[in-house]
Amino acid sequence: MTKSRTADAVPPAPGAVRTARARAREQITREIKDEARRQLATEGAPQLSLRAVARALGMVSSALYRYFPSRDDLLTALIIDAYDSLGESAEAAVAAAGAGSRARWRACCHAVRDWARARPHEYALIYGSPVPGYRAPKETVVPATRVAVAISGVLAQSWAAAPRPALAAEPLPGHLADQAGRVAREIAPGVPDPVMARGLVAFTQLFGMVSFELFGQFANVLEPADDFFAYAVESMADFIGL
Amino acid sequence: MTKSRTADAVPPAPGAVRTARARAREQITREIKDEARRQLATEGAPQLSLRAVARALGMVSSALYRYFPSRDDLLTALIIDAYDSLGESAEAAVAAAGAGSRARWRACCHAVRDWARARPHEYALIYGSPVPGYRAPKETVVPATRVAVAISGVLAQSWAAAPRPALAAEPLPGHLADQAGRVAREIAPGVPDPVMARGLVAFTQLFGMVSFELFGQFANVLEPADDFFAYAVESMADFIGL
DNA sequence: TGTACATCAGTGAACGCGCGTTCACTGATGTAC
DNA sequence: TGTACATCAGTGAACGCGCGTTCACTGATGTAC
Repeated sequence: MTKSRTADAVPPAPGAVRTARARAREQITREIKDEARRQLATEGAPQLSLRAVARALGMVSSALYRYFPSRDDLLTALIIDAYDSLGESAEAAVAAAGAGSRARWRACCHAVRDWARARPHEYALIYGSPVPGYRAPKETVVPATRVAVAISGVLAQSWAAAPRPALAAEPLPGHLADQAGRVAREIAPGVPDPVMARGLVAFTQLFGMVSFELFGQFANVLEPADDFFAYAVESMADFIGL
Repeated sequence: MTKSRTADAVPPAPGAVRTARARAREQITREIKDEARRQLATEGAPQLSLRAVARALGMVSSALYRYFPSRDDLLTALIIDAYDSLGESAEAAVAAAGAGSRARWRACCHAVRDWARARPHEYALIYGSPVPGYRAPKETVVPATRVAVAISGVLAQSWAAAPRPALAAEPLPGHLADQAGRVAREIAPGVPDPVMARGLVAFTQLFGMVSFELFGQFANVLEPADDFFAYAVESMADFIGL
């Protein structure tokens, strides 16, 4: 488990031995987050209530403050966990997909969708409307980029294996070349700006579709959305030159 | 103004004369919605509070029940207004854009983005994560489709003027042909299924980008997003064959 | 191994606040004759 | 045109509920010697 500053600020156990107290603390921290996730499903993030979580666990509400210094810190922990869990799914799917770039892209997209459908409220927590009054701290930034990094890796690998000069030559408007260039330099080395720009389009397309599906915008039109999703994923693969 | 069943259930004034009472009612209904929209911006939809709205208007909270039978009905009115306002912007942009399909598509996309950036919280209300515990009633369905209808109109016009047999011949997976066909029959007559499917991809792309921008997913990467947005809009225009 | 002290988890009461909704009421506006 | 009655907007108190956070406290666990 990632050591979250807010929840697990435990004095490092001397040696490898974990005291009973430390193990109990870890487990209860996990139980609090699990219960909070459960409540996310019925109440939504803005109404997530410390008191209700405590009640469900048979604790008194003030006891939670031994684990999370405030409601926002609990939210932060849930957000980081969600990003990490989604990121892990995407990375695992890419790793398991074999060598072809298109297969990897496809696997990554479907992993994102599957993850989101299995945990719609965690998805909403990280890709829905921002929770009013909550400001995400810096710790969330890195976990938030894992899917983008996974996709960029696929793009970089694809480009290295089979560059397409025609795509690389396309002009980009205004600041977009700079912006795409900065992204490429950081997480997709070797990928030309225009190809990176296309990758960013595909990236927003992916999450746009998942959000539409989960937030009910496809109701009665594209439901079930499986075939539409698969189709768009292939179209985007063409678009980014895989 | 659209006659909203919940708020304006006023006995039809005999003749064309509007009584002072009816005019006052209309104005106060409007003031309530305006104040509620203002609070949306600072609190977000889930925490929108009747009491706070009443307080801001110098009324007692129970007085609001003369205008909206419940909090959810106020929310519904705001949602319908938002869809209508966005739809109107899109329609107006298309109408003002001249004859070319590509120009119309472009105008429509930018109108959607501009509207959303000007009213981020109303956008979140209709395209963000669903408000927990709120179920949208049937009255919201028709206003919700206006942008889709506007875009479909552009697609139909474009196809009628310059059909592209190559696009029309593309295969679609599974149920997608049926689903796209049903949409085309309703709002884009004459447009072949594969072209409609592409239109649906472009449609999700549009809202995916706007959501990403407004919900902060582009932070520090694609900000300002103007050039990226413009680029994606042109790419999508190519994709749907405008 | 045994004891003294420090650390920590959890309790229960309290603070100060907010919410949606109902209800009996007053007084002004509108309508029918 | 004037009067009697019905309709309606807005009041103020109340119901029953929820929330995050603080604080002094008890008793169990862990640590140093």
